[in-house]
Amino acid sequence: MRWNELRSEKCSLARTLSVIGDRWTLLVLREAFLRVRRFEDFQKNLGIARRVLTERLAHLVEESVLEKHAYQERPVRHEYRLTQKGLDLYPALMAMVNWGDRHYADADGPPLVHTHKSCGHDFHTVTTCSECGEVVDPRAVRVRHNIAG
Amino acid sequence: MRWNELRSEKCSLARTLSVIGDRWTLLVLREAFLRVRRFEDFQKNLGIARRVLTERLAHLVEESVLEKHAYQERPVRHEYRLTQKGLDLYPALMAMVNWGDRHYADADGPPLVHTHKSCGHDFHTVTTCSECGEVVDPRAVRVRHNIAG
DNA sequence: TAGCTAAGTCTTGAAATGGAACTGAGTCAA
DNA sequence: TTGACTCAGTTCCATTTCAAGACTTAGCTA
Repeated sequence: MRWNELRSEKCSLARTLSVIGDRWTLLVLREAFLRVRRFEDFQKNLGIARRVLTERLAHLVEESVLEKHAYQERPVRHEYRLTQKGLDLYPALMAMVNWGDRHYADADGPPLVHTHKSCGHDFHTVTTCSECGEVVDPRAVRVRHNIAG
Repeated sequence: MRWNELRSEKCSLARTLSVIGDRWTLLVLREAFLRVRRFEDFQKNLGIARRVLTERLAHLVEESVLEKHAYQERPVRHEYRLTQKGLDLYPALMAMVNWGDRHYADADGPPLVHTHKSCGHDFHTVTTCSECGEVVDPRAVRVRHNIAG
C-alpha cells in the first residue's frame, strides 16, 4: 500500500494519519499549539528542512488544520494559525505527551507542566467514556464494523 | 535535525514520536489493538513492505511496546503482543480515531463503533482534566517549563 | 548601494520505501 | 520421498522522500 492511498481507507485512524501521520507534521502542530505562527520560527525551532516545512504547512492548510493569514502587506507576509479543526487535535497531542511523560520522563519529571486555568491545578489528561464518564481501559472495549458506514 | 535525534529532545511529544511517529507504526499498532499478532497477518492486512514491517516490529519490541512470544516450537514461530506500555497508547490511538470520525466520516457514520463493556453503551472517548474532571479545552491550558526537568 | 528579513525554491547526495523474488525450517498429503 | 505449502523473515533494485545548504524575491533600513 502506498501512503497516499491511506485517505481512502475505511478507517478513521488511517484517514487521520493521512493528515498528521508523517514525520514532522505533529511536531509542526506542537509548535502551533505553543503559539508559533511564522515560517521562520517553525524552521528555527524544529531544524526541519525548509522544503519539507513548506510542503507540510501547505498540506495542513489544504486540510483546514491551519489557516494562512496575511499579517502584513508590502511585502505580503503570512502566518499560520490553528483552525477549530486543528484545535480538535489537542486530545491526540496531549495523549502522546502523556505517554511520553509516563514512559520517558527523566528523574526530574516531565519537561513541560500543564496548568488547567479553569480549575487552577497542574494536570494531565484522562481519557474517559462519553457515556458513563469512567476511565477507559482498552480491555473493556468491544469494536464492531458499522454496517452502514 | 535528524529523525533519530528526536529521542534526546527535552519534549515528551518528541520522545513519543521517536517510538510511534513514523509512517506505518501507528497502523501496526491499530492491528495489534484489533488482536492481530502474527507477521503474516500484519503484512496482509496492511500491505506494507515486509522489510519495513520487520524493522517496525523490531523497534516496537526494543521499546517494549510489543513483546515477542513463541507460540510454537518446531519450527519456532513468534507472535507480537501488546505490553502494558503498549496498551497505554490506547488514549492516543482513540483520540486520533475520534478526530477521523469527526472530520472524515462519510454520511453513513464512522467505520467502526466502539462499545464500552463496563457500561454497555456505544461511546467515544472524552479528554478530561485529571484534577477537576472537566473536558479540557486547549485555550484553557497554560504551559510552563519544568525548571528541574 | 549594501545589508537585512521573511518566506519560500532549487540542488545534490543520503536514507527510507515499495515491490517482488528468494531463503530456511518444518509440515502435510500422495 | 517428492512436491506443495506455511511462516517469518532477508535480499535486491528502482523510486520516493529527506537533510542541508545555497539561491531567489520583494521590500525595508542605514
